[in-house]
Amino acid sequence: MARTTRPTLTHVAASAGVSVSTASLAFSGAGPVSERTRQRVLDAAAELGYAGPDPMARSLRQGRTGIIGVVFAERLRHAFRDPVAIALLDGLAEELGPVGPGLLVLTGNDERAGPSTEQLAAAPLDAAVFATCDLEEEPLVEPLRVREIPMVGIEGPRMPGVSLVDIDNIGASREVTEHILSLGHKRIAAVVLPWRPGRQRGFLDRARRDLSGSVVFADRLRGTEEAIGASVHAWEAAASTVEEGRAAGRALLDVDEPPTAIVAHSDLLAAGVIQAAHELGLRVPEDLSVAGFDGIDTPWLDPLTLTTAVQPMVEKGRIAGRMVTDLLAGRTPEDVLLPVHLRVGGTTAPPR
Amino acid sequence: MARTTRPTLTHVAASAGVSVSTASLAFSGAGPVSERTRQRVLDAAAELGYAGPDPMARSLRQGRTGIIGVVFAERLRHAFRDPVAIALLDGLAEELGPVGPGLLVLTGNDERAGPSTEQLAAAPLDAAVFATCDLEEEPLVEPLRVREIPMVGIEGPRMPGVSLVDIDNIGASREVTEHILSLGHKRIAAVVLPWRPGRQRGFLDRARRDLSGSVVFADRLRGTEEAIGASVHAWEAAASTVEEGRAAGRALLDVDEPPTAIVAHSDLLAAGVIQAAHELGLRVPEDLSVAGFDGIDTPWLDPLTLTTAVQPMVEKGRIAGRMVTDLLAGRTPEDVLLPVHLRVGGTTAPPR
DNA sequence: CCCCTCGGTCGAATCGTTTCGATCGAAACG
DNA sequence: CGTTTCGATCGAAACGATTCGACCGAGGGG
Repeated sequence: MARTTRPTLTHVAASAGVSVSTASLAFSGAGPVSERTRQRVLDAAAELGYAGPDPMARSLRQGRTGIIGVVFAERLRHAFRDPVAIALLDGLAEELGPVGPGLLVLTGNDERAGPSTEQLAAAPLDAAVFATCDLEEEPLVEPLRVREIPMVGIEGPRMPGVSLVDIDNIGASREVTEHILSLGHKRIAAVVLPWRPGRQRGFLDRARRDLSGSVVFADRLRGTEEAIGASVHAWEAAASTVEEGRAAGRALLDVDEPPTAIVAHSDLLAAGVIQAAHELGLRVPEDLSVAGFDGIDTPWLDPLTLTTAVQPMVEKGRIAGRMVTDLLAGRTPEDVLLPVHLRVGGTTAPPR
Repeated sequence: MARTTRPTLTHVAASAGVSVSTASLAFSGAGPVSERTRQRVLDAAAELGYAGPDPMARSLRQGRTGIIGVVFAERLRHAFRDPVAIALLDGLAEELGPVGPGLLVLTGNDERAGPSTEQLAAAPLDAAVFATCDLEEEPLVEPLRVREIPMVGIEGPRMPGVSLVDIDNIGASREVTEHILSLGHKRIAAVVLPWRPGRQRGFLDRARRDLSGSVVFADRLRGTEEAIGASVHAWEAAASTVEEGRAAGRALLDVDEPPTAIVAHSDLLAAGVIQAAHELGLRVPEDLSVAGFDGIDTPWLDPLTLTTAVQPMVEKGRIAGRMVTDLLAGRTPEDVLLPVHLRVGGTTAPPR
């Protein structure tokens, strides 16, 4: 009587005295089954210790796993340090949660590489969301395209076969910079996001600029420069973190004639800049105006509120989730461009 | 010639003029195949646009998916705000990355609930890691146990069938408190982690204490009280965040005779307490000593270094990963207790 | 010169479901 | 009372691979 192997639907059906197909229906509820039969099946299952239909077998038959992959082109530790990425995931989880088992996080192990092509080719996904912005350089899209797996990109370049959730990086960045300009600032510097490929820290010179960077990062710089009408003195951060912002702040501020305003292309960078300013004895916003980008919570800056471009981070995830749902239902969602709005906080003021 | 459906191994084999079994071997490399044949198969595959063996079919046959589930009993947004959880995930990913497709994050959608039982029953996992500490209250273990899925718990209570990676919460917490005592402090207060169930904010009174809280949280409190030799004046935070720490700090410090030292049971809480102290015009460590727990990076406290109990966060994940590997290989790993060491920083000093 | 071995290849069984079409009895209808 | 209809149930065919044992020839050892 004792079976060493786990019970299957066949065993349950036999024990309940019904056919496998009926037993299956009893579990899935996808067909007409009399209450009595259903109960017999469930009882038999309980008695045998049957845990319900095997997910793998079910997947094979149905052709889907319910798993949505989220691709990061960074090591997990770095990707998850970014509040924007977390918010995105949260929105995604919120939208997709009830649907399937969950989110499969696909990251690289390397400091800056994403998951391997083999990993992507072998992952049991129904759809994938590219959370990183450097879509075009990624050879990661190809294996999924071959498998005909629906893909959604976040703030990436437009690519055939990849639905896009985008935000108006150029416009928002321009708006922030215009705000700074309208306050009367003349000496403005920028802290830009890491310029792919090969994140490094340092002044963004001509040569570096000419490398094709990531769309997002390039767009934010472009917005700033469009507002100024000229190229801006910029420092490139190696990552979007407070520490990097601090290093940037030090480099930009600890000079003879420091800027009176710094436009940082992320809130974390801005926070670092403010910290550096404080360390150098500069007051914000009296001696230095600082603006950020993203609109994350910055309780540690309290009582200061950061002037920044607020993007709908969680909403981005939700919309991506809805796109995934649409794609899986066979519909073709249109690309979405989400609005970003300027929030004037207490970190910007007219120059003295 | 045009096929509307995606090619399968059968098509590839036919096109290459070999049997399916041989084609399979050519892909998996698990058997002797002549170089010539292998090449023919790969060529045929390329020509047909065959993306490699279907993950679901492969899973069904092999009985495993390569997916490791990570269970959080919280909404993703909250779970991922905790640097300790991120570090754990990072260590896990590092250890398991090369093995399989990735980590399946299983969270609830509710503010404080984990994934549903059905979700767990239907997830195609090879093994699961419980990242939350409240293992015992979770009905989540059961569905996985029935499915005979190997489980690893982090800092949870000892449970049959669940391998454990633990840290010495009691000892470490005692050590931190002893350090405070050795500096000569008499008026000591604590900020404890949320006391399950029903996270709320407020003084930890008798009634609340008597509820069986989570092991970790209880252990850290116990360590503190063992050192003091009496029950401690404690504030319960609703979450392990800077904001909550700040609220706690306000409540504990904005009174007639405030404590001269506060032991916070997480670094984030400690950071909040320090912030609250500053807001109240208290200097750290001159007017108030503050200690934390965890040993996360706190660049924003710079130049202050937090006095804290440093736990090997990433290592915890790595070890959990190794345990998973062992379990999948049929070995039965022993439970692990990782050391935690006191790091004396600049936030603690003798009382004035 | 024969037998054994071994690399390379193949057929067929199997993994555990879901699902389609057929069947069967009973109720409903004319 | 015969025919339709419909709900409940069942058999059998997928789903797309892996894997085990068998087979076949060539090369090596006796």
